[in-house]
Amino acid sequence: MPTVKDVARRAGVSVATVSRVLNNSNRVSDKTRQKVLKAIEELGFKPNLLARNFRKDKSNLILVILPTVANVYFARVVKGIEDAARKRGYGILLCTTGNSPEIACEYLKLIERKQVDGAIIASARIDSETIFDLDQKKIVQACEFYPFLDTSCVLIDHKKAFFEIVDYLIKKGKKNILCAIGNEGIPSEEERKEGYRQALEENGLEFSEENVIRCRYGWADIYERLKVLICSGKYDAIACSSDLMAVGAIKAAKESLLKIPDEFAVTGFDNIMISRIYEPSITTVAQPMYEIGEKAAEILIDSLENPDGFSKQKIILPHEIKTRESA
Amino acid sequence: MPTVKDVARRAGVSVATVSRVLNNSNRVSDKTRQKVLKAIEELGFKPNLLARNFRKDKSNLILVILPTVANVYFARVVKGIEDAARKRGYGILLCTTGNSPEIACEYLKLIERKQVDGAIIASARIDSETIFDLDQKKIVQACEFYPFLDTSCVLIDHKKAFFEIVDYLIKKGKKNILCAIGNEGIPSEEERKEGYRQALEENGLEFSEENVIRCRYGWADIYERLKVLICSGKYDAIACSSDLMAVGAIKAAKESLLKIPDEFAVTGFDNIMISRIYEPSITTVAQPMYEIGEKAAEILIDSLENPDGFSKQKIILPHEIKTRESA
DNA sequence: CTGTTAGCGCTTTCAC
DNA sequence: GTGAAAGCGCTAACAG
Repeated sequence: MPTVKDVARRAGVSVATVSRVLNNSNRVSDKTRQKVLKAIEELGFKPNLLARNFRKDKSNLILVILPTVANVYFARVVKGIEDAARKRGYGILLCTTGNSPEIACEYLKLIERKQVDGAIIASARIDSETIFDLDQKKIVQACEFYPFLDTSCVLIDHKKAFFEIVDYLIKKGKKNILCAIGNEGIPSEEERKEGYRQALEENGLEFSEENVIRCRYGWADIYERLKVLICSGKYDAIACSSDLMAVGAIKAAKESLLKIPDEFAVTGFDNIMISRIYEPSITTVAQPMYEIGEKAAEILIDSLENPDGFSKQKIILPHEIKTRESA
Repeated sequence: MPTVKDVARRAGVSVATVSRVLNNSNRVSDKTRQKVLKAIEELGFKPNLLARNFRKDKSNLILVILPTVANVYFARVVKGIEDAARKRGYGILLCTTGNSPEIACEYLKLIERKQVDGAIIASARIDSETIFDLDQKKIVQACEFYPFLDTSCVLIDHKKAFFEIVDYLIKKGKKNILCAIGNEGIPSEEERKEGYRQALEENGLEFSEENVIRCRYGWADIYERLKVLICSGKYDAIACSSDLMAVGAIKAAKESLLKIPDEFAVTGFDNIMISRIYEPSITTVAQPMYEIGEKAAEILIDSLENPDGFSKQKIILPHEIKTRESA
């Protein structure tokens, strides 16, 4: 494989000149440039990025940490990141943690080791114990914000979103509303629960911890739990923290022969494809997933390329309630 | 940021020794090793991977090219690749092409430029015009095999899979079976069509090109097309090339008030979550997506680390028919 | 077992 | 506008 040296020799110039041509420096005469380009062409020279990156002390890679890619929600975020990154000349190193903070932490070490220039933590679980001293300029949190990691972030207002959807249920006449949210320790889930509480209280309904069901994101867990609860006949709606949960809730309600949404209303969260396709289609909250990824990549790269101008940002993007058949 | 030089000075040894400790060479006395480790600890030294990779002429990265990550099918493949890669000390550079052969081609150049050691093309569309001279040892095709790119590959037997599912429909008494497959030019789709043809012929049914519907993978396209076709009352089943297509077909059949599967049976392909959750649940073909990714990564890395022992492999993994309510 | 040293391929001063 | 030369941090002969 030819190197700059070979190109220089063939073009009858110095390696410095070759390098200038490679980097589009304008301090090269047109004639020389042509000679060099010709030599590159003839030799089939390809710049060795390993060498270039080493020399420039820059990998042009950003690490993307997320729980899983087997989830359309994250897939969109990744796409947003990828597109924005590519526009700026960066590639993305993907790593999924399965929500293990240890794996996330392990991967974050790649920053100091210079394998990557920076990282976007997209909703992946991290914890204050495993996290070590990190350069906040080189990390952006997306979708989720863990305050003990003092970085910029891009996400929606989860409390407000959940408030709105529960408020919507109440305006529809629902009075005994359950809330199904993810396990504890995840900031956005606590925000959502708070939104639920506020919506009830502002409408003069009583909040009770008993009506908050902690469960997994999939449909099976809430399905089982709700099958039991629903028998009591006490409830007329449930606000779920994911669309899959909503599917589970609907399955349970259907089995109990409840009419949806009249006898029992269900809402989801995320607006994944299933929420449109499922029957009944599911009222849910759409997060601007692509835009979250895009924005996260943009502010990360800005900060990477201009660390002196760094200022920590908290960017709240707008969400949207999608009303459909289930509520 | 301290370098090996700093560590060497502090530990009172040479840089070579530091390097040996870093690389777990056993040619270091225990006492020296401890001294070095202590110095590393005290200085908070982190090896610069940019330098190491440059020196070793190896990025320890593999490129993963796929059409989109917003598809659970590919997501599983990616996870298989990621897990296998991590076990061997590799990271994955993700790139989605949106099925543009040009973008795929552009990314493949990263191999020659040494940004990555090799690549897995997972079902991403490529074409013989844009593809340039590639080192076949450094590429593995997964899920899909384009013969003009003469590399190893890992996939299922698409023809056999489709044969089996159509044969299953026939054994269930269906006689006028449609086939919905993706657009032309994709090898696996042509294989599937061939499987459809063979199943009909081996069962004494007539194959007609008219009964092959070319459409997009999503549910909307086939839904529209089938709504018209179904009115004729001529058909009693459809074998689809994706689960989303099957959803579209079922929606159309339901609207025409056909009983599924008695009056109209539908099969899908891929066994994505929707096929289990949807009502009716969908009979489909499960591809071992995770295993395809895993195996692809393994044989790629084997070939990368032992290029002399290279032998091109075509690995066919077993699929599985999942019979459910729709057929 | 350990140290000395060359050099990976490229970019970037610094002269001219 | 161009060239000479230093050097990024690390590894790997080679010598001892």
